[in-house]
Amino acid sequence: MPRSARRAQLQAVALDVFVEQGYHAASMDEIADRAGVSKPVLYQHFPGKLELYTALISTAVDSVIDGVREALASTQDNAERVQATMQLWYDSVADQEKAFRLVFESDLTSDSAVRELVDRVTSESSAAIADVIVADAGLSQGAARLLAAGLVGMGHVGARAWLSGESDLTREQAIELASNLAWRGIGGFPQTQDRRS
Amino acid sequence: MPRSARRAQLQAVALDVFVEQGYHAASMDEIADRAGVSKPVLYQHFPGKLELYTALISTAVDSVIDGVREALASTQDNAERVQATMQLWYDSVADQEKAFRLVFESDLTSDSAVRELVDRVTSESSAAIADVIVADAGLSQGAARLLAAGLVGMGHVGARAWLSGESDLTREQAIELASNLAWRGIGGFPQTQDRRS
DNA sequence: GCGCTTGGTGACTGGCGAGTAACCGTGCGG
DNA sequence: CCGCACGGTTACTCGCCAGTCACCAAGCGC
Repeated sequence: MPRSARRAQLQAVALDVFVEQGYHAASMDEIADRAGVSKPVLYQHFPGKLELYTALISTAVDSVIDGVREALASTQDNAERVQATMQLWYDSVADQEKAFRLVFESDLTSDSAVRELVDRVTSESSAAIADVIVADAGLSQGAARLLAAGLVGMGHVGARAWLSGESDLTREQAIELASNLAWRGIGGFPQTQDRRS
Repeated sequence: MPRSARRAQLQAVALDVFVEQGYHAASMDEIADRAGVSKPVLYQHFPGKLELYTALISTAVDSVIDGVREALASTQDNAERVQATMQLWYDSVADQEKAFRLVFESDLTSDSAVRELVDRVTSESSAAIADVIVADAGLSQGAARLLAAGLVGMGHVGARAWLSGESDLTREQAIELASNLAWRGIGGFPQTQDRRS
């Protein structure tokens, strides 16, 4: 098998294994085995376990961030922007997307390089969203950043909860609801009785 | 030193070490060393590393959940409830509270028991919040759960971003802003120009 | 059929860290 | 002053796993 093809295959297999088991539980032996190859081959393509992992997570991070950017750029209407972004999170979670799980379930909190990469998802996504907020709502950078981070968290945690909780809502309903929460706030939902402030 | 005191001390030291380094990077040797004691003593009090960690994280999880419950019970006004809960998250993050960090930065995604414990923070917090939503907004359980999870994520991720990003906002400003986002939604902020839906 | 490049392999080492076996000393009841 | 319980220690074993060393074989130009 030609060198570049092998490399791609190894990366694909490694991605699977890391997503399934996490960094620590995954072993280089298993990655090699599953690729139908012996360990030295793996080391001919990647200098070490950490570098392999870092390479994978780095592209995963970029892909998630790019997704957010695209969702934001897909429309000029802010309410629709919220919806599009929410849809992205929920779709990614529901599809068990590799990049998503690799990033959001990463164990390897010890390594600072990895930590930084993972944090980039929140910070760069927030930054992209914050830009829109600054432009359209005239808030300060700092304030916009905070709001944006909150929105990211809402999408991420909400989506994961929806999936794991075996909710009785369909994906579409969940997205709709989450978008409404983001756009109108919790106070915007119908009240049965009291209401203040 | 009497047995129970030693046990308490060991737990305190272990908490520090696990919070600082995470489960994998932490070693039983270091925990023992820092407690000024040799390893077998540690094993006289706890059957193994995993059990020690589980015990710590379990109480941490409970303490976070209790905090949320208290915040919700502190008032009858829903807008104030949102504010109180937000304040809890931000205060916990800003104070570098041990329980908080242990739970939200846990690496040990491989062990299912630990995973379940960590997930309980989101699910039980959400459940508590969802109860309020169901009571006051008349939404279905499933819908309320989803919204609640979104709010939890907003608080958690927002707070962490605010702290790590070295925002120029004070803690009070951040809490105010986050509460407003949760209550009124992103659409509720002043617009400079266009606005729809 | 010689040699050399390319894409491999099986079997090892080395270290780290969880967990343990065997031994120590001091105080206190009898 | 015996013994024994209790809180401790030193120095080990043992398994796991990242990373490596020495060795194979097929194709192919000549």
